[in-house]
Amino acid sequence: MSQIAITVDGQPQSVAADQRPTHLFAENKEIVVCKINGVLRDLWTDLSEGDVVESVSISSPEGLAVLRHSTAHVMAQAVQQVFAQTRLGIGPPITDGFYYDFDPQVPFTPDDLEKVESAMRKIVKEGQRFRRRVTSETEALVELAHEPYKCELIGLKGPAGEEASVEVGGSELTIYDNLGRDGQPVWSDLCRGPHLPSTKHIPAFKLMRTAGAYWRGSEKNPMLQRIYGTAWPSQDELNAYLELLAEAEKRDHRRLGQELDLFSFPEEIGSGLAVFHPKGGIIRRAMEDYSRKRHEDEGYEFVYSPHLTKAALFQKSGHLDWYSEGMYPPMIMDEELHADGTIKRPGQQYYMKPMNCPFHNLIFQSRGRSYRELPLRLFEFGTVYRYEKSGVLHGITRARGFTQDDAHIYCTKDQMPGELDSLLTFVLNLLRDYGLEDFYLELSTRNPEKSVGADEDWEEATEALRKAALAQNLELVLDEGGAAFYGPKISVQAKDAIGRTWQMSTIQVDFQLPQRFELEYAAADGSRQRPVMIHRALFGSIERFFGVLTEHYSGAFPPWLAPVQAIAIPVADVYTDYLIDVVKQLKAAGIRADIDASDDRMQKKVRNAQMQKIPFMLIAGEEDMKAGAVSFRYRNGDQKNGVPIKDAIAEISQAVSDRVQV
RNA sequence: GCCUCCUUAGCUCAGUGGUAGAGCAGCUCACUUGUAAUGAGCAGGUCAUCCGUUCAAAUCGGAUAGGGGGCUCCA
Repeated sequence: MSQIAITVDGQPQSVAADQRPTHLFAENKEIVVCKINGVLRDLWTDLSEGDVVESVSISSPEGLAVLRHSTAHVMAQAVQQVFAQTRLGIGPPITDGFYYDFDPQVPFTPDDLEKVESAMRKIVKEGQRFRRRVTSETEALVELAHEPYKCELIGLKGPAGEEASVEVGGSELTIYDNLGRDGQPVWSDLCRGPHLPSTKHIPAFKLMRTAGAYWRGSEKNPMLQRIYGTAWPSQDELNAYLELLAEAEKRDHRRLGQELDLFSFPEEIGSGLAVFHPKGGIIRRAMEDYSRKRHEDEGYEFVYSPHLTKAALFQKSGHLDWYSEGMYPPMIMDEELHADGTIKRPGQQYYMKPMNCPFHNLIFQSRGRSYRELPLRLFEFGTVYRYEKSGVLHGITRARGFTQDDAHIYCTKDQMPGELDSLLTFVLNLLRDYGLEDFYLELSTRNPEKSVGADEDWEEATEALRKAALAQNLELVLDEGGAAFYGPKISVQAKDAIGRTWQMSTIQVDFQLPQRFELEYAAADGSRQRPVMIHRALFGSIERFFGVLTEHYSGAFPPWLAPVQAIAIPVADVYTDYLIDVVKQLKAAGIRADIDASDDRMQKKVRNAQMQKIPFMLIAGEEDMKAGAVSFRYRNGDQKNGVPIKDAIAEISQAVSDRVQV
């Protein structure tokens, strides 16, 4: 047997020519795939002289993707075993798992998932080898004649891997065969690979749910049935993932909104339209009050605008042309009809506002503006209504009526970079005050085919945004071509307590509206100039931010936001009067305090307060009363006994004014 | 909007063709115990709504409304 010289994980080696990576890494079961000359390949790939081979562990991002992709294959094989007439769509790995789209004869039921899962376990146990086979377009079309969706993909495989996906793309068309114990193919799928060496390298997986999904992601296409699954390098990691999902469910703002009596969606009002209950109202007002104060300090001026407007305003802004399907339909007022039903006098159309900017532009325009007034920063808690498609509504984070903390900044071109820079700093600091700490930024740039405005304006604004972003020393992700047609934007992405990312604030430069509204100011030389307009929202929507904070804190709001900051619990009835007096003192100090004077046992009251996630419990019995003190129980179960009333008030007040979490 | 699942007491849920059940919450009474559930009793539902099938419907079928999970969308 001849020898070839190769490099394995940086070490030069001479190996027999029939050796494959699977042999090189045979001792390490963690190695499930490899890179040959920088390209991710199967461990069964033939090696040639001079190849540089790098091992890829199942726990690396690339290894995980291969694991999940291979598990998707196993699922597809199992589905076709259980439901023979099912046609295949696509099945890529995704974050934390995979999916595969199918066109079954009848949609899957939860029972079906169990059947598929047990068929999968058999396949995994059998240890079927994944074998890569190069084919041609013609051959593949014959072989896969019974898989119409696969044939469509083959047809889409343009030159040089255009439309590349996990199925097709790259220079070759390949099919992966799953080989049974006897080495004969038992199942095949059009696929680019690579894959695990065999199905027994799948340590832990679970099918999660079924869902509908449009073929190739377009609502014009037929809807397929998608099965989502997850796969992990070990059972422990799978369990940890399932626990994370359970934790996320526990902190779901819709559930907590109910449990903590914060808000609800009465059916009588309509989908996506929330009412805030007193406790939710306290949180919301605390959020708003603080935001107001900070905006005031930052030089914003507060304005108000109506919820309704005549159609002309949104015609002028262009919203009726582009977004009318996202708006509530018009109300027609003062129309007069003839007896035969024909129109005698046409009525006026009024719309609920889906955004506030046109109103702010009218305020800008209400009189002549001088450069001395700029930057002019107009702020409003503006409630808007958008007719979101029924399927997208999600609690309070995606609703049909919501309130934006909306501001528009009108400034000169020269002022724009400085304004963007200070704005971004302001935004991030304010988010930090609300308890979010972990951010990255996303810069959305121009899509040349869908945009208006001069190239140099875009260039200038994009650079100003980029500079402002870089100055924050945060990770900056480029969203190429992701800008709205009217200008580039930066969005702030925040990670919550369990690592989920939420898009929070946006800062957007607009070249379109100042033009459509013909906004002008008088410059120092007396000429008339068009201002630059910056849209920005910190919370995006107050309701949405409320929902995000609820999930971030899991309902255990920091004292400054908590609806009830302290609750007094007497050990027995006879100490109630003493605590009523303590609560009076707390209230006098501006603390939202209450007493639980019900018939319940003290232990029950502690439990209730704990479930309401009240930050401070103040307990008093004989000892405390004699000493003029109270005993703290904190949310984490810790206690501090015999605290003089004055000290207790000071401690709570301090926690509130510092806006710390406890 | 599309696919799919769901809707029973204030909340969480049992109940798959023979005219409704539990726990918690609520109310009443008794009890008063130092850090996560005291006990007893009472009350509470035209089984989301409407239409149909059936001798008989919470249960089967359809429509509507609301909700969950996805897809598409998010100015």
